[in-house]
Amino acid sequence: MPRRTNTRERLIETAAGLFWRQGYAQTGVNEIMQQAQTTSGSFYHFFPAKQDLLLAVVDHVGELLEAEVFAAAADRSDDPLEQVFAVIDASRRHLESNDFNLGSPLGALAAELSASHPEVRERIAGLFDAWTDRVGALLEAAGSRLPPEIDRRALARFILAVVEGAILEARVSRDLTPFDAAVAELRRHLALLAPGVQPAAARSAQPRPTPRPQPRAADWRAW
Amino acid sequence: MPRRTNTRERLIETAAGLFWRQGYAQTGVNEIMQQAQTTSGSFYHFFPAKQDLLLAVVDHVGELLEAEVFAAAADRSDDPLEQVFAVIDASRRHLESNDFNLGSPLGALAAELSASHPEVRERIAGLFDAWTDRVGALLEAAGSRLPPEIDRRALARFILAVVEGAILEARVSRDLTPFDAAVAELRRHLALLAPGVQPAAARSAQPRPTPRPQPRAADWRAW
DNA sequence: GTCTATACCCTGATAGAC
DNA sequence: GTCTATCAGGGTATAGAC
Repeated sequence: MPRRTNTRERLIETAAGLFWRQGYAQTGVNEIMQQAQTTSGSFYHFFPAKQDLLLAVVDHVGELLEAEVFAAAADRSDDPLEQVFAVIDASRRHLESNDFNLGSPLGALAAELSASHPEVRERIAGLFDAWTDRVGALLEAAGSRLPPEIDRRALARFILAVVEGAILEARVSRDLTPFDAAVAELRRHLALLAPGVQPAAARSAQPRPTPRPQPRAADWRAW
Repeated sequence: MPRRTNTRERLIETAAGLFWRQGYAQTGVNEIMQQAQTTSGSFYHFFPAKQDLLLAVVDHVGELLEAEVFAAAADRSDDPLEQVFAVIDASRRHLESNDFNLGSPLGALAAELSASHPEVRERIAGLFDAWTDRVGALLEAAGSRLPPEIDRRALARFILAVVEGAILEARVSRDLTPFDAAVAELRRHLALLAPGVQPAAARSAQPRPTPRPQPRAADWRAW
C-alpha cells in the first residue's frame, strides 16, 4: 500500500531513459537517484537491488508499448496495414527526438543482457511476442489483401527484425537514411505480396507528412 | 617492434569473446587478463587503457569479416546471390555454435556503445559500410536478375537490417526459428524482385545441408 | 517513506623490480 | 615484455535516525 508520492515511478522512468541511452551496466545507481531527485534510502526501499529496478523498467516499457504505440497507431489510420507502418513510424520519431542516442527500448536492453540476465531475457522475449501478436493481428485484419499462403505471424516477426535492424543502423550511422530505406524496402515487399499496398516512393525522405501530432505520446517523446 | 610472444593477440581475441558475450561495460580488465593468462603489467604495456583494447577489438572484427565471412562465402558458391545467403548463413552458424550467447559481433557493441563512445561508433559505422559495399557488389554482380531500377546498395542495407534484427530475435528467444523465418522471408523478397532466385521452402529447418565445413573459420567458431 | 552517513568490494590503472 | 604489489575511486548496498 503506497503512501504519498510517486518516487517509485520517477525512479522507473528516469532509469528507463538512462538504461536505453547508456546501457544498464554503464548506468550507476547514484546517477539514477540524482536524476530522479531521490536518495539511497528511498531507492532501496522500493527496489531490493538494482536488478529489480531493471525488471520494473522492462515491464514499464511493455505497458507503454501497448498504451502509446499501438493505441496511437490505431488513432492514425483505419487501414490495418497503414497501422503497421504507423507503429514503425513511432520508432522513427522516437529515434529522431532523441538525437539517435536512444534506439529501440527493448532492443538495446535485449542485446546487452540476453546472455547474462536470463530473467530479463525472458521478459523481453515475452514483449517481442506481444509485439508480434499485435502486428500479426493487423496483418490478419488485412484479410485477402495478403495472399492466403502467407504466415501472418512469421511476416510480423520479419517486420520486427527489419525495424530492430533499421534502428541499429540508424543509431550507428547517426542518420535516418538507412532507416527510411529499410522501411521503403519493407513497403515494397508488402506491395509485391499485396498489390493493395501503395509502394511509396523508393526515395527515403519523409514517409508522408504526419497528419497531426500523436496525442498521448508525451512521455514517449520525453525520453 | 614486437619481441617474442602473441600476448597482444591473445588479449584481443579473448576480449572479443567476452565483450560480445557479456558486453563491454560488464567485462572487467581482470577477467580479460585472467582468461588470456596475462597480468596487469602486460595488459597496460600494450593498451594504455581499456578503451584502446576495445578499439583494437573492433578493428580485429573488421579483418575477420573480410578474411573469414566473405572469403568463405566466395568458396561456397559461384552464384553471387547465393553468396549473399552464405554470408547470412555464417551468422546463423555463429549463433548456433555459441548457444545464442553471442550475436552479431558488431551489432552487440554497436547497440551498447553508439551513444557513449563516438569513436567506437564511427569505426563500427565504417564496418557496416564495408559490409554493405561487399553485399552491394554481390547484388551488382547479379546483373539483370534484379530489376534495373532497384538500388543495390539500399537493398544491401536492407539485408543488413534484416540480419541484425533476426540475430537479435534469435538471441532473445534462444531459438533459431525466427532467424530462419526472417531469412526465408528475405529470400521470398528477392524471389519476388528476381524470379531467378529459388524461393526455398518457407519452413525453417536447415537452409540446405552444408556441403563441406568452411575451411578457415576455426577462430570464428571458437569464440 | 525519506534522510544522512558509511561499509565494503571490485574496478581500472600505476610503480618499479626483474 | 612480464611480474607482483598496490592505489585511489566509484560501485552497490546497508544502518539507523527521523
